Amino acid sequence: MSPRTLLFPMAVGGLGTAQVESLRSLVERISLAHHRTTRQLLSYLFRSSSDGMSASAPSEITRTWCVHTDSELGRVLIHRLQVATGQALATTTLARFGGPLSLSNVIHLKKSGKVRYCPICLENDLLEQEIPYGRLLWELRGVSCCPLHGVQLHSSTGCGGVGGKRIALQSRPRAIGVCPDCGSVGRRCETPILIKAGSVDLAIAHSISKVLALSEEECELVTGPAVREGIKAVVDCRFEGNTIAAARAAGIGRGSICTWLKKHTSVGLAPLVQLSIAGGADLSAMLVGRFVSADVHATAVELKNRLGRTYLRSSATADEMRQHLSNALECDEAPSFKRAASALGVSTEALRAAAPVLAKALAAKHRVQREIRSGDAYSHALSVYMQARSALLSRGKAVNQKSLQLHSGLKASLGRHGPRYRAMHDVLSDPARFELPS
DNA sequence: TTCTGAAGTCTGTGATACAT
DNA sequence: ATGTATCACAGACTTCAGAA
Repeated sequence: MSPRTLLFPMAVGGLGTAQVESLRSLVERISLAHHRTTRQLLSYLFRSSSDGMSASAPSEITRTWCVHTDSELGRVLIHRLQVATGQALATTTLARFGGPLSLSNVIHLKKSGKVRYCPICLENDLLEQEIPYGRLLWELRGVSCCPLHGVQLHSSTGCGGVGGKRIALQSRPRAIGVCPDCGSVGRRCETPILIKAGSVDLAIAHSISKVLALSEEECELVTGPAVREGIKAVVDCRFEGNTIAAARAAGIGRGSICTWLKKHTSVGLAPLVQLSIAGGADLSAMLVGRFVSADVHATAVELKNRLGRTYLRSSATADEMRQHLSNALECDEAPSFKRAASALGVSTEALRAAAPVLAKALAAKHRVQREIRSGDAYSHALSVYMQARSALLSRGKAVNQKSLQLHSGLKASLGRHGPRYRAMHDVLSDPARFELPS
């Protein structure tokens, strides 16, 4: 008899292939299968554990939580989900490459609610399984097409169903293969236009997908020295050992290649893809220290546009920075210090160093204005929730988070303890404080 | 000795990752 | 939405090596 597990073990889609399912998608599908929201599943997994790993429960997989990199939260989640489902999930994220490879800036951050997918993959999934799954590849930066079908990934534009009934907010399904608005499995309510992918986009997608297909045993060969060996092999074989030529062809800084080869730091995935394609080399072989020729071509500009960083060295002088801060201070709506810095294109450190007193004054002014705004939002929410509470009580209805929000029409973000949340909490916990004497 | 181009090093920036 | 900490990366600066 197989050992019992906390959750149904759901098979990871495309395991061992370039089409491997992402951890995010798996969490969503497991939640759906257990008739729970992802929020409920996460709070259950993070509640208490005797595994010695500490992590405070995240309320949901947020837009900024890079669940597929080797972040602490990601590691805890994958460990507990492996225990709970009894299956190996290491290949559902990029964390297995953490160490030799830098995993920052590798995830394609989606705008809230928007997802990217290959319409043909989704269609094919429906022939084999109940709910289509999301590929890890689709969530990576620089990947804009499906290497399997050669079409551009479709960015969801929302439910395309007309006139149909929308699912209530609190019971909307959250899975990449299901429309959250109308519940259409395979997102058949949308009519994506299939666009043939260009050769450079295809080369990038192919290159990264081969890396995702590496088995756990092959991943163990991806070490710091092996990656450096691979980089050196490409520079030697394709650019006669000339780092300047290699950097120029790949559209990356020459200093980067020097740093990779001389210092034992981890290397970003995106610039490695750039170098491998520029050198006509197989990236997955490069990661294990070998040079294997690949039939790929792209110019430095094409690579830089798709994978490179937009880096601009600021030319602002100290005087300009001081003037900029003075102007910002005189504004009625003072910007945050960080925003003031980015508006001028300088770092916060540089701006603070140029005018420490002005910097402090701006930060203080912005803080005061923010507190006033936050206070206003709290008072408004308090009065709205108190009105909703008395209306509910007069009808003999229960007063709780859900009914207060539904009746007042004012939604409070439960994940963030903002002014609305605090107002709702205060109304529920101690309403007598805010009741007017009759 | 001077020039030139390549290689090595340093420093500030961009982009997270996470907390508040 | 904003603040803070972090670190790879871009490009400026410096050093080195070989040729004239």
